[in-house]
Amino acid sequence: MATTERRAKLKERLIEAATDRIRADGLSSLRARDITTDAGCSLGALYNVFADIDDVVVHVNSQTLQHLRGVVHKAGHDASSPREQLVALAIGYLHFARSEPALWMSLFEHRMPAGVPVPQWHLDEHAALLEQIAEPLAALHPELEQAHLLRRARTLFSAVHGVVLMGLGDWFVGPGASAVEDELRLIVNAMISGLAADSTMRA
Amino acid sequence: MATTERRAKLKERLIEAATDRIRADGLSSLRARDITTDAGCSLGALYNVFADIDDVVVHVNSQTLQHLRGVVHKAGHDASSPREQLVALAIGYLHFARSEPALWMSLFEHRMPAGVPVPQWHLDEHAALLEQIAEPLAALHPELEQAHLLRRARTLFSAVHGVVLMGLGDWFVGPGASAVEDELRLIVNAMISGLAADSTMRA
DNA sequence: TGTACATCAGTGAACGCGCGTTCACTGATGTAC
DNA sequence: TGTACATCAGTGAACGCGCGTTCACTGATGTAC
Repeated sequence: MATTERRAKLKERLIEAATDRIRADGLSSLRARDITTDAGCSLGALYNVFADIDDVVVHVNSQTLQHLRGVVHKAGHDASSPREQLVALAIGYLHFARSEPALWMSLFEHRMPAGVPVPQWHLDEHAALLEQIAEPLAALHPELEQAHLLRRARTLFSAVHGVVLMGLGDWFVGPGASAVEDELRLIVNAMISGLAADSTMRA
Repeated sequence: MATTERRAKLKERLIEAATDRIRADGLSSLRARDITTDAGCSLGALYNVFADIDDVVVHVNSQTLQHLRGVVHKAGHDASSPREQLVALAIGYLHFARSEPALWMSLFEHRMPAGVPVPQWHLDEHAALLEQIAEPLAALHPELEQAHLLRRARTLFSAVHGVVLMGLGDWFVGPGASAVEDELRLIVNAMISGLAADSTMRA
C-alpha cells in the first residue's frame, strides 16, 4: 500500500475514533491517548497526521456538519410549500440534535486556542447550512435583498437553535422532551406568520 | 470582629474576585490560585469557605442571575402593553449579555462534576426568570393554563436566548452586532403575532 | 532478480506543566477563671 | 483586669494526577543500481 494511502487511512481511523469518543463521552472528555488507543496506533502517530488535538476536533466537527446538512436537507425535501419546508428543516435540526447530542454540542462547544482562527473551509461549511434556510425564505419573501435575507435566515436559525438547545439540555425546570417538537412547530410557524405580517405592514 | 463575620466577608471577597476573573478571562480560565491571590488570602482559605471550585462558580452564577433578573425586570418596567413588555424584556436580556458577556456565558457553560446535582435553590432562581416572561404572556393569552403558559414562556425565552447567543458570538459569518437588536425586535414581535394568530385559529 | 541503502511512518517512554486539593502547622481571637 | 488555655481561621508548601506534546529510536517500505 502506498504510504500516502496508509496515511489517509490512519487519518480516517483517527477521526472515526475521535468521533466515537465525543459521541460517547462528550467533547470535554476527549483525550489524545483514548483516540490513538481506539484507532490502534501509537500516541505519537496522531501528531504525524494532525497538528494537534484541536485539528482533530475541527475535522470531526466538519464531518458532523456535513452529516447535519444532509439530514436537514433531506428533512425539507418533500415539503409542499416554503412554509412547510422551513418547519421541516427545524424539525430535522431537532432530530439530528436528538440523535447525536454530543457531536452536535461539540459544534458549539469547541473553541480554537487563543489566536488561532477557525479554518476558512470550516466557516464555509457553516455558511452552506444557512443557505438551506435562505432558500425557502427567499420563496416566501422575494422582496428581500440578499443581505437581509441572510440576516433573516441567521436569526431564524438562531431562534430554532435556542429552542432545541434548551429543549435537549437539562437547563431549568422544563417540560418533557416530547413537547419540544410541538413547541418548535408552533414557534417556527409563529415566526413565519409574524414576519409575513411585518412584511405586509411595511409594504 | 466576630469570626463568622470575618468568614462572611472573606466569602464575599472570594466571590467578587472570582466574578472579576470570569468577567475578564471567561469561566474556562478560572483558577483557584488567581481567585485567592486577588482576594488577598491564601490558597487553602478558599477551601475553608467553599467545598470546591464548582461551589464558587455556582455562587458567582447565582449573583449573575440575580443581576440579570434585576436588569430584565427593569427593562420591562415601563412598557405600555404586554407585547411591548415582552419585546423590552428581550432587549434587556440582549443588553445584559452584551454588557457582561463572560459572566452571562458562564451561566450556560458551567457543568457540575458528574453525579453532583445543581443545588435546588439555584434552579429556583432560574424559574424566577421565567416568571417574568410568563406574566406578560399570561396577559396576552389569559386562556392558557399554567402548564402551557410556562412552556410557552420557556420556548420564547429559548428563542430569544438563541438569537442573542448567535448574535454575540463569532459563530458563522454574520451581520454586525448592531443589527442584532433589530433582529430581536422583529423576531419577538413576529412570535407574538404568530402565536396570537395560532391562538385565534384554534379558538 | 538481488542487494545495499535511504526514507520516513510509526513508536511509546519521558517531559513538563498546570492546577485542584490537602494537611501539618501557626498565630490571632475568644473564653474561663 | 490579667493570665492561661483552647479553638479554629488562615497558611502555603507539597502532593498527585492528568494529559498534551516531543523526540530519539526502529523497522518496514520504496528506490537505485
